[in-house]
Amino acid sequence: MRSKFRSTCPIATALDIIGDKWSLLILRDMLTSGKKTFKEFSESQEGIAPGILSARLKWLEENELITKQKLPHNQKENIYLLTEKGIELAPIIMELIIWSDKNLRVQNPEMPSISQIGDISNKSALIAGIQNNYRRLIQETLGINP
Amino acid sequence: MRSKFRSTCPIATALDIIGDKWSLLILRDMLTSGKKTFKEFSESQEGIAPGILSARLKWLEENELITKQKLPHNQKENIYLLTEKGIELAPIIMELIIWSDKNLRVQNPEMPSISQIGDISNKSALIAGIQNNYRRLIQETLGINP
DNA sequence: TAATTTTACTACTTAATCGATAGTAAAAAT
DNA sequence: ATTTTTACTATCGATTAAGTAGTAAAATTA
Repeated sequence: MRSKFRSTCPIATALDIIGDKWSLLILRDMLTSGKKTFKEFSESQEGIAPGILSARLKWLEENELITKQKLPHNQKENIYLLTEKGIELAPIIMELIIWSDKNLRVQNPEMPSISQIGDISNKSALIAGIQNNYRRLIQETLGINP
Repeated sequence: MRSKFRSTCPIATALDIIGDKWSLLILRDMLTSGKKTFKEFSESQEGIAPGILSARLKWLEENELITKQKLPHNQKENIYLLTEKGIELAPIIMELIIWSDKNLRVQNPEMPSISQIGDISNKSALIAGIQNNYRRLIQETLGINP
């Protein structure tokens, strides 16, 4: 196949991987809510259709933003976890939240206050906290497992 | 009309406005290359179709990320300029560049080095510089004009 | 152990959006 | 006066998304 990238621009390249309507929301659910299963993603507020969710998870796995595996004591559930490459999307997600909070509340007034996420004045500490939190979740999910 | 937003999540809300395949690339061209006209956007590396460009510019204008106007001495060219709301997207664009540079170069090796953009170790200064640069461009375009 | 429920999908149909190209009208340049 | 430029619109086929139903295997419950 031809290159999947439109150009050599890093912004365009990033958008070719995560610039669709759903990918960043799935990654958001993983990073900020610890969601791990198909069912959990299906239940999120925006209502993604199963076919699209399925395609997106496959795409994200192919591009190594997430992994898919089963836990030893459950052969039914697939567990989706972020890779480091995926965890490093946290700053992008955070900047989207900040911009939205400041500029789109007029259009979407039901948006929850940004203070519920954490202390924005410490941006990099907040991002690092979310990332370390997620790394701990991975350990809990995979590490201490009979 | 019903709300144009899928949910009250700030991330989803941001993506409902700028989460398509092209908007951020148009905004990139404005912010980092000073592009201002339909023709200039048409000529960019990724090759956006005129119908889509037209629709996107209309959408971005409706959502007040850009303005559209004619200069007194040229009744033909439309001049598109970022609003403050649009200029404030700079941090998101910067984080996309940083993530892409670090994580997607393996897949798209032709990507230019990030050092060409500026000194990343001074992230917020770099962003502020780009933004102030753009504000100066607006002044040059509109202010000192016979 | 058998029946029910849960999970992770696939399949299908319809609707919306995208993409490529051609064409047009008005302004500007020659 | 003619040509070129600019900013589009129109059209049509291709791709993607949305919504719903259905299925197979695993897990749970009776």
